[in-house]
Amino acid sequence: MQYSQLFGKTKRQDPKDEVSKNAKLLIRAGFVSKEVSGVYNFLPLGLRVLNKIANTVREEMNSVGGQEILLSALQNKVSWQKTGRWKSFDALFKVKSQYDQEYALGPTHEEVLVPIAREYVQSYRDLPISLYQIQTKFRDEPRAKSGLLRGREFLMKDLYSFHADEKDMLKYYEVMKGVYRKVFERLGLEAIETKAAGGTFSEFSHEYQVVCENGEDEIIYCPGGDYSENVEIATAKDGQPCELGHGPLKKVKTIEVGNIFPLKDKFSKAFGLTYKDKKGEDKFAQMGCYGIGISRLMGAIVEVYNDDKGIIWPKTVSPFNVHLVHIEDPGTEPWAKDTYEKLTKAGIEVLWDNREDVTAGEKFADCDLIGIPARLVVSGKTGKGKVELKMRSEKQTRVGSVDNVIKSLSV
RNA sequence: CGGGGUGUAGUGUAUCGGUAACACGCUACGUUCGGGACGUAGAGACACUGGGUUCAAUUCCCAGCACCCCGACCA
Repeated sequence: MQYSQLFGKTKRQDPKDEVSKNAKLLIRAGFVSKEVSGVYNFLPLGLRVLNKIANTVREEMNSVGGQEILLSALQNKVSWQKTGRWKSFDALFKVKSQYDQEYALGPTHEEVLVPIAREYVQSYRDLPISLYQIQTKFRDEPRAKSGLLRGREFLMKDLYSFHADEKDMLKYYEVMKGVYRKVFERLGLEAIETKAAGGTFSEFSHEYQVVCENGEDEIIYCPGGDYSENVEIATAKDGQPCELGHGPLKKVKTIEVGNIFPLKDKFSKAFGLTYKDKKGEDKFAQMGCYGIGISRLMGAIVEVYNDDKGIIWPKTVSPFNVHLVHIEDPGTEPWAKDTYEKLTKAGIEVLWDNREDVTAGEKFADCDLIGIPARLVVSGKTGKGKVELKMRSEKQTRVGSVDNVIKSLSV
């Protein structure tokens, strides 16, 4: 991709209507644009990041038998009345059509999926099932804030599992725990698996919390890794020694990037989702649901990985693998083009800053702001066939042949 | 939903009871080219919307809307 053709450009100043780091940086760097409070548009750079996060999550969901579907955003009011949530779900967006028909804009999808499951599940042979989607969700938040961290419209992965009995559901729940750990690890985040309230569904749930001082949640956890609870339910106290001798427990602010719930039979009962067991008796299916905030993750990653110059994307979610800068010097133009083509042929995603009449300093500043992990410079200084490599997270630079750089980047 | 604040070129700001200035960005030409260069010449604003006060309102007052902050809320 040539930077000169990329839609969206960097801004020098912070937007005046944003306070959170993630919103400021993402807007300044040209990843997103605010539509209304709590709603953001994703520009080419932003969408690339969003897709990388989504694809990582998708791969992991597929790896444990998840089948991808896409459910409706506009939803049947009657289903929401059946579960009582038309009234009780505070953040439910309700829309009325010009023909006076009322709909819910989906904040979650039990009300849509369970009736579908009822249509296709009749026997214990039809279970278990694991279905997920990556889709835009709507929540009528009383107050949106913190950029992508808490919006009214956001992208989320929600997976729902259906099982013959609670034991099987809990077994899968443990499988999902492992997958969640893997997802966040792949995205470069340290997410602490935290015990939390079960809400109206059950006695407990688990949240995946990323430590961040700008977060809205608060947890108490053991740095040794054997304990973590949301302060809402925590019985332990800050500074209290860990039972296994890991030292004092810590109370920290966090961003919740995922959560998993054992739903049991709450929704199965509401919609009459039953199956015949081996004895021919009707049983309610047991359910679990598992969410990951895709767009929120993008915000969380920026909150965690940045410095005074801009964003520092982890490799796995960066919009491009390398940011190629050409510093104009008579006779060097072909070198830049050759480098770009060579990299592209090697399967490396390159953002090539080919702008003319832009000083090196400005190009470097944009590299830092946009935050692609590797920066390559081609100039009279580097010489033909050579490039200077600098990692966004490091200070030092080194010059090498394009081939060698390709090798080191591919590792 | 309570409390507070803000609304002026694409962006960030200034100004003033007499219809708006600066910086960045943008256009053209020239000089530059390794950490946000420089010169010259330009384009770009119904000052959020609607009322009111006034000879005169972007400025003062009221209402609405939008956005921001604190709190409440967050299955």
